[in-house]
Formats: sequence, structure tokens, C-alpha cells
Amino acid sequence: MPDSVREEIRKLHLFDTMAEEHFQTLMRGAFVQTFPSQLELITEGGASDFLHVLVSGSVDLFSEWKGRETSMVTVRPVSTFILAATIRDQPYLMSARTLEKSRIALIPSTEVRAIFDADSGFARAVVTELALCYRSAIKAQKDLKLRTSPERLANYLLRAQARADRQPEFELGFEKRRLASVLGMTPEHLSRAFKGLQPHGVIASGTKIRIADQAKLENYARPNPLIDDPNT
Amino acid sequence: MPDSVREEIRKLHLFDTMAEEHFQTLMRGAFVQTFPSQLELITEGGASDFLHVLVSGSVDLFSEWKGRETSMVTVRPVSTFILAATIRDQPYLMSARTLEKSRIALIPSTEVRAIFDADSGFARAVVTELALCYRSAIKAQKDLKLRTSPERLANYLLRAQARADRQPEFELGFEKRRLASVLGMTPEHLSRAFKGLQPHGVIASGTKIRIADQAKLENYARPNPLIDDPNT
DNA sequence: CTTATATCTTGATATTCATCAATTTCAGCT
DNA sequence: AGCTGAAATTGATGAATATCAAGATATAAG
Repeated sequence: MPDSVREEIRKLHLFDTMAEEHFQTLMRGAFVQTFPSQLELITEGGASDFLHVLVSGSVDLFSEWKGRETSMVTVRPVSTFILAATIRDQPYLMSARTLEKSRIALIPSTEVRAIFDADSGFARAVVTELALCYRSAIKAQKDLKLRTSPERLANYLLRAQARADRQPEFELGFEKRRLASVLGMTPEHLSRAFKGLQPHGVIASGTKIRIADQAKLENYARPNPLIDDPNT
Repeated sequence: MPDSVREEIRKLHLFDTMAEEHFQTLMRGAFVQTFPSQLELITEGGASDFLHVLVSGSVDLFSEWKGRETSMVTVRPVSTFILAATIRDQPYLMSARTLEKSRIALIPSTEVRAIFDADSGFARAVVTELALCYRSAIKAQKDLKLRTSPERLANYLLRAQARADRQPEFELGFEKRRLASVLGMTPEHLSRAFKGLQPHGVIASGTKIRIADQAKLENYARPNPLIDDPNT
């Protein structure tokens, strides 16, 4: 494992308080691999053999049932995924595929669980991380149950804007068909939803979004920190 | 706090491995209270001052946005709720109200966080609990995004049946209007969904459900452990 | 037992959203 | 620059779901 990658992983909240010795143990068993785009890394129902750390690129977590498929969330670097399955030693609830060429560090789950028992700083960090994951899942559920799909889109755009330093213009950075799936709608419906947001101050041309009238959009979207703020 | 209640709380997975001394500390600061039906115990956005343990009765966790309201989950005894908010010291994401007369133990959040730092057995139990909560939230999201509402109802009935020892006949134990809200539909639509399940072997009369043809219902519902099994 | 109130059901209708088919636009490749 | 295939849009239609307005049933209080 290259030192630069090691450093990036160490900086993650999940690993930044644990004893150096334990971190070294984890890293000894770990390895970094570069995967091509569109590769299925893990399949839901499988055994959780490795904790994954996305170092660069991006990964889609998705699920299937009865031939239908839905994107649950997009993972961006640097962050871990499928921590809960690893800790509980239970099957993955979601599949994962790369959206682009991606570097991923794989840490054997058995070692993660062993260090979890040995290092209370790490255990505490796991708790923080899981609580965050849980809360963001609850927010996603509220988003789905309380909002119509154009409302979800409007609030999604405001969150994307916030990620892009609140600039009035930003890149979607993400295929629209997957955005549709994340928002729980069809690509066609998403296309119409974008049109429907024009009177509310949104100008979308291709993958570039411009919030022409911030106040108007916010008035329509009614963002709520208990749904839309990732830090709350 | 009565000893009988103390014992029931102690038996919860969350508390059953911690040092007796620490458990005593928690219990000293805690108190049990009986609340009437339909009382709003906590309001989303509020500060998480107490970890709640439902000793008897039942509690609805729900959320609101723009005048709309949705039931997220029903808490049944004996279990805790709003653990993530307590641990993270962040505002509640959901409100809670009693569905019937309920006894609830309230444990000050500050003490929970203090013991969490001091007792690694407790910390580990918190992790297990949070991972379970997270995974059930993901399952709920999959249920919502991958299934139509009659499919959600069909699978809900199979889960309710599993809770009732897999008897072919069981009580819904739950107002239909709230079931509708939990399943993300209107009461009218739920009523029609029940009718739509008749050809699939479901006989519903009032609050009593009879699975007349198990195979037929399962063939329609296609339950999946990665969505429907609470232990997976 | 009866009244009163809320819940559940049913019917009619409107809205939201999905599907299918046909273009159009875009991005990558040569 | 021009070709190629995927993605995005648009239009027409249909299915899923919500809303509104009555009725029917149940539940609780007197």
C-alpha cells in the first residue's frame, strides 16, 4: 500500500483516533486495487469479507428486487462503505459498482472486527460513523415519504449547490439516469421535473445547473435541516 | 425505579453486558413515567436530553414536513428509541407519540454518553444496536423504492405473520390509518390494496388477518431476507 | 342499549408517475 | 470533422396513487 494512500485513509474520522499500532495491523492486511468503470465490486447478499475504502473515483450502491433496480447512494472519496455489514458480520444489503475507474482499499473484515474489540478509540469512531449513516438513511426515508419527486429534485439541487460551495452555477457531476434512480423516479420523469423547476429559478443545460433565482427555488423546495443537512 | 422495570431494561441487549456499576449509575439518574395515549413525547428538531426505553405500551415515531406527516416506525416493548441522537448529541430526526398508555424509562443523555466512554462492553452493544438500526433503515428504503404499495402491504403481512409465530390467522394490532402511513400510502388506497390481495390468499376482516393461501401470497409478495428479515 | 364520534370503506375523479416509441443531443472514437 | 452508440428529451398513453365526498362500521361514553 503506497504511503500517500495510507495517509489519506488515516485521515478519515474512522481511523484518525486509533492507536498507530492498530492502524498498522489493519494496513498490513489491507491492499489497494484499481478497478475499471462499471465493475460490480460486491453483490447484495454476499458475505462481508472486506471493509472498502474508496480512495479515488466513485461508487454506486444499489439494490435489486424482482428484476427492478434502484440506486441507493453514491459514494465519493475518501470514505468507507458497508461498515455495518462488516462490523455485524452479516451479508451486504446493497451491491456496489464503480461509476468510473476507481482506487479502492480493501481491509479484511475479520481484522476490522478484531481491532474494533481491541481499540476503544476505533470503537468510538465506528459508533460515530454508524450513527451518521443511520441518520442519513432516516433522512433519505423522510425525503422519499414526505416529498413529491419534483420536490425531491429541488432539494437535491440545493444540497448539490451547498456541496459546490453555494455557487449559483455548478456541475451535476452525475448521469441523469442515475440521479433519477437515486431520487426514485424514471429518467423521463426527471427530465420533466427539470422543466417544471424552470419557473422556480432553475436553469439546467446538460450537466450544468444554474440557480438563477435562489429565493424562488428555496421557497418552492422548503429545505429542512432535519432532512437536507448532512451534518445535522 | 421499580426493580421489575430495572430487570427488564437490564435484559436488553444494549445493557446486558455492561458493568453492573455502570448500569447502576445509569439507573440512578433515570426515572420511569407513565404517559397517556396520544401524548407527544419528543418533537423532531429538539435536543436529545434522554434516551428513552419503552417498557410497556407502544410508541409511534413520525416526521413532518410542509404540513404532511408520515409514520416511520412503531416501537414495541421492551426497546430503546432515539439512540443515535443521544449518542451523537444531535437533534431528534423524528417525533414520538404514545399510541396507547405507555410506561417509559428516561435515561439522561449526558450519562449515557459518559458511560459510553467508560464502558467498552456498553460501547460495543451500542455499535450492534446502531448497526441494526441502520440496516433496518436501509431495508425500509429498499421496500419503499423497489415495491409498489400492494407489494409492500403483502410483505408487511408476511412479516406480521412471522412475528405472530407464523400462525395463519393473527391480529393486525394497529390502526389501519397508521399502517397506511407506515407503508407510505393513504388509508383509502390501503383499503383497496387489501381487496387486491384477496385473490392472493389474504382474508382481512377488521383487524383480523387470515392468510388463507400461504403459497399464493408468498408467490405474489416474493419476500426477500435482505428486505424483510429483521435479523439479517 | 343507544347515541356520538372516529375509523374504515366505497365510488367518482384528479394527479402523479411510469411506460413505450420516436427523435434529438451528447460523448467518445477514429 | 464525421461516425457511432448511449443518453436525454419529447409526445402519447396507461397505470398507480391521491383526493374528495358519501356511506358503512366499528368503538367508546353515557
